Amino acid sequence: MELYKIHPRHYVAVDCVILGYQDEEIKLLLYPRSFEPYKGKWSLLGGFVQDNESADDAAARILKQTTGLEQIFLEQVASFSEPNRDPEARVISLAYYALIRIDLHDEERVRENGASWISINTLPNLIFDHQQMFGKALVKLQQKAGYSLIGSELLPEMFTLIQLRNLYQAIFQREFDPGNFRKKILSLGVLEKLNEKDVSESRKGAFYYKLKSDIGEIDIDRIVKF
Amino acid sequence: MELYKIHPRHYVAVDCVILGYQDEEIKLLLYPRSFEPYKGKWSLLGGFVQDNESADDAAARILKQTTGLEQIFLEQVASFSEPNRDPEARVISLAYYALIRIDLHDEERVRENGASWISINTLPNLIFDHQQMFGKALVKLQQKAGYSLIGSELLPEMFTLIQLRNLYQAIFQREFDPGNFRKKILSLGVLEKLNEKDVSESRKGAFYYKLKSDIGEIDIDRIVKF
DNA sequence: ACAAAAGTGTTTAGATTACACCCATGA
DNA sequence: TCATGGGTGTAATCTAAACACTTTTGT
Repeated sequence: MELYKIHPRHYVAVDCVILGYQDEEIKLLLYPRSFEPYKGKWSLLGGFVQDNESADDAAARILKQTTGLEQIFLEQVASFSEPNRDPEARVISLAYYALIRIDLHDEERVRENGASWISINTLPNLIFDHQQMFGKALVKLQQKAGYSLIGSELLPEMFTLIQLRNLYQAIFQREFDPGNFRKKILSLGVLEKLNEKDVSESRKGAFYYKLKSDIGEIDIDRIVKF
Repeated sequence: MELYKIHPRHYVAVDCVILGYQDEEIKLLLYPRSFEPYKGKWSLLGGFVQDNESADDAAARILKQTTGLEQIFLEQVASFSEPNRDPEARVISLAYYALIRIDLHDEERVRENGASWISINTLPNLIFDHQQMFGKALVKLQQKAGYSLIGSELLPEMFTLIQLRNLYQAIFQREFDPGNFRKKILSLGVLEKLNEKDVSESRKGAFYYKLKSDIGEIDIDRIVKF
């Protein structure tokens, strides 16, 4: 279009902060960059936005390519557009974050990419502004966890309240009082107690819970003050 | 760069949700689009990201061009990238929102653009996805107002607690109890009472307050539950 | 003195926190 | 039976909300 032609066009990328939960830690999927510059350095999973897709589509595509998973939680974090953020060319990047269940992902694909799950407590340096992307994604995750009950995204269908508390402790990097956490969560009325117990952690065993199926978008009181 | 060359490049625009406060209403700066398609329809203020600037820079540039103001609050809202959102060409837009003091802006420039301040209570239809941009910006504004004290951005340096309450009522579209609002705000300890009174609204007059200057980024408790 | 807006105080209800205590079970 | 984590109860504290009351001042 004539009026637009005087303006430059730019490469537009998406970079995905893919988060999972394993061994009581939040983990981030990273892979070693396969080309120069910064070849071998750790990078988020990313790709370019094509002509026929939205950035949301592109992020979902990359997520599928690298983990085999579809229909998972995926949300914008922020855009990054410093002219020289990528030394090779001007690339404007839209950061996304995704919450996936590590137990469901396609390990084969992850291996193919040389990617690995790295605890956010021991992150290496990342290329470009990927560190900032992760930082903002973590804040978003905390906000989401504070306003809605994160569980199905990162835990199996069935989980104990202790597992849920451990997840929240990993997300907020702090302790929660066991009794108070349990009461708070149950008072939300979104969990259904099952008859089955997890006996792997104690003699007594802890009852499993699952999200009530009749609840769509959970719109609840805040869980965590911050 | 060879590796990137196989990917398409896109026009990248920024669109600014410029908000101000006047006559106890939040107002949005809109202008009638000056070219087809949708010529004459209401649009946010926008422009294209150039080669030598970040999107943040571009948003600040547009804000300066259209209001004459610099160094004002400006934050990302979200990106909009549906392939056909602009029927003329593929344009990926990064939405920003700005809070400005209407009393300080350059009315001359605004007139030149044919722009006007329109109350968010009586918004017309906007082109493309600009309505969504506004909606998300309003949510961001409410969040910001809930966690920090909005005042200096939208009100003059000196303001009464009644004016501040009216501002909050406009932002949240609901009433606040005068006594409770005042106590809550004062308990934050970020306002300084001045000796001057606003006598235009009552016989008794209401004391002016201003933000304490020694407070940088205000990091306070939540003001409003939502 | 009184109307009207500014500002203060009081009471209640609910939420958060810390922490003591009871329960169920396998070894 | 006892050690261990799972689970419940309770008192103290803090916050939000509703609303009655007092203050100030021009007319």
